[in-house]
Amino acid sequence: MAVSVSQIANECIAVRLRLINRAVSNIYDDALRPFGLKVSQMNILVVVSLRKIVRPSEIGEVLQIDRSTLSRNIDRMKSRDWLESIEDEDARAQPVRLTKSGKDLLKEVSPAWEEAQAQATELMGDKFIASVRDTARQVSQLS
Amino acid sequence: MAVSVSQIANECIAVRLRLINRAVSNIYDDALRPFGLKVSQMNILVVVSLRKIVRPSEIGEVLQIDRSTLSRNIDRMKSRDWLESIEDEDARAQPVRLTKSGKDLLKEVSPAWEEAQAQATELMGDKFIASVRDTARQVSQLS
DNA sequence: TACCATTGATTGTACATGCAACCAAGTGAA
DNA sequence: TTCACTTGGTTGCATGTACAATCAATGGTA
Repeated sequence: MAVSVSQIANECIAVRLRLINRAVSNIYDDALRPFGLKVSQMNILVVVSLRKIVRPSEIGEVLQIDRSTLSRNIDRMKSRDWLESIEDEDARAQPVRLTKSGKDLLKEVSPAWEEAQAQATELMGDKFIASVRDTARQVSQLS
Repeated sequence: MAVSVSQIANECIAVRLRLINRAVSNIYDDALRPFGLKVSQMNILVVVSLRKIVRPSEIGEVLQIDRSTLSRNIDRMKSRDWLESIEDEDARAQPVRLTKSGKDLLKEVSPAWEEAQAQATELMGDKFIASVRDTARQVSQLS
């Protein structure tokens, strides 16, 4: 016996997770807008900052982003002078690192991030936050 | 004293939530691909199915989607003959409902949805699922 | 009635996302 | 050494996402 449409409506995790994701991303995007930065790109800055020098495919694995998506996001960030590519022994690889501007930007946005984090926490509650943190650790190698 | 970059890396909710969201959306998109349907559009089908006749702006409120985003998504779904617009006393409004094809599609994809839901549950664990459900109820009027 | 603010939706623009197909570099085995 | 396979990345395409600006219909008020 297949599930009913109302069961999909009432139980679908994807609908709910995507809804929450949009709400939360909007909070961060609003806070970061004065800096010309979106949360999607801040995510990448943060990973590069943690790893110092990192290949796009590693970023993709950590953040669960497709290689092709990342390729173009990194392009945009390079043209904004937040990232730069460096040489690798393997000529196929195009590892990146933060530029000075990229490092400065991350520092500058810290207060705005903190404000967004506080808003998100208030919106969703500590329990959800903790749950997200646990699950992310389970799904990814991020921190 | 502003937060440090490593604090952003280690605590940012948005990074983690977006990461999980991508992983989960991919599970559902994979399952729905044979039907030419993506989870983003299934979300809309489900809301329309629940409300029978509904204005785009109501859908947007429930799912936290911008009106302009929805406008184009609905266009695509109308050209696939899953939705149709109907008249309203208020000539500005463009309420939609499911077509027969739309209703049939929702029924057809039920088993695929069920499979995706099971995979997502296994990936993330029951605790997270429950947490997502609670939080969604808090943020939206969906179900 | 005339005007203005509000509301529902669309359009221009830019960016994010992923699949399929591709290219180039490296690797391993016959 | 050669050739098939793998791996890192890019490109074509379609869709999803949101902000700003706009348009059209409505509603309230002078």
